[in-house]
Amino acid sequence: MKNSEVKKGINSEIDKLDLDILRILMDNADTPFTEIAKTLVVSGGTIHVRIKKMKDMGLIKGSYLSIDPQKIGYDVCAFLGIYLEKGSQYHDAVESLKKIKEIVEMHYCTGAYSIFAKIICRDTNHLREVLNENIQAVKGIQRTETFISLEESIKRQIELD
Amino acid sequence: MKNSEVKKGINSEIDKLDLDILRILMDNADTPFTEIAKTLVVSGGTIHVRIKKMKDMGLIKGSYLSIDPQKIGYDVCAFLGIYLEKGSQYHDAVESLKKIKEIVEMHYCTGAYSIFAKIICRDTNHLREVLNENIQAVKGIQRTETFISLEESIKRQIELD
DNA sequence: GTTGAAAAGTGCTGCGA
DNA sequence: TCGCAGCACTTTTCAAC
Repeated sequence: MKNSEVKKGINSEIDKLDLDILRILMDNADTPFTEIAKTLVVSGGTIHVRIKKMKDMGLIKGSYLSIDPQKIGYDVCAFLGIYLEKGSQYHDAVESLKKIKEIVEMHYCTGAYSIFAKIICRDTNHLREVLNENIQAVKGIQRTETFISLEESIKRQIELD
Repeated sequence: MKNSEVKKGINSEIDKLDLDILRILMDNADTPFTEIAKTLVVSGGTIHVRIKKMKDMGLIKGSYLSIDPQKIGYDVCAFLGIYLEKGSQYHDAVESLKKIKEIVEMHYCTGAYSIFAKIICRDTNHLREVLNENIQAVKGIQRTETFISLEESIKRQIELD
């Protein structure tokens, strides 16, 4: 069976053309199909089929607008290392933390902290409010360590090979 | 001068309609203008003008495809707390770290670590390689602490008010 | 699976209110 | 400043290769 390699799993179905399309779209999701087609020297129909395939696979989750939070008054970005009293309180703590709008990213991690969160606030006062009133009030949270970002030196997507 | 409020600064030019448009587009950048227009009960032309304004202002930086890194074989996400020998080595270290493709986000922070980075790798072996061969080799880096993400419980955009 | 062209839908621009 | 209408462009579909 010669084509068994192609059918063995969902990952193997991604070929060079798919990755080329992804690379262009990750850079600018507004790129017209016709332009991608010209760049990669295939027809517009093919681009359409491939993108549909990747969407169906769940590889492409959607396209989102990138905005500048500072331009709408969100100036402070910080990372939070959160210590839980017991590891078993993780699920309850996560549910409570999800309700805090200022938290934009959260991970359950190995190492010193149980939970690692990224938070975006208007200013340092707003950050203090969220920390003292919202986060410290969550049941199971022992204490937190705050790392305020003074400069975002890198912000990019993963590079495909 | 009655309309002085409208002209006093770039931030003041954002009104409720702009924020409503942003909210819809941040959720799904592919939403057709006509659909936004229907939802917000204004004309398509108005949507066009407002979006152009926000792009010109730099509020909208672009639209990017959201992909699932696990589906293309990137399974490990980790955070790195990096200690520098001296704070003055920050700029040189950043330049070296920018060349490491696996680093997707990096911040200059207050607190215990000088630099905070987010890194995405294929597997734990790949992570070990990048840590030992690429990151530890950067001049000025004293040591690093690694927090491997076992679960990404929140990943969202900032909520507009 | 890929192509190319035709059909359907979306975005852009200028005139009128 | 907004809305409408026509034009240009993009996306989608489909028969044929």
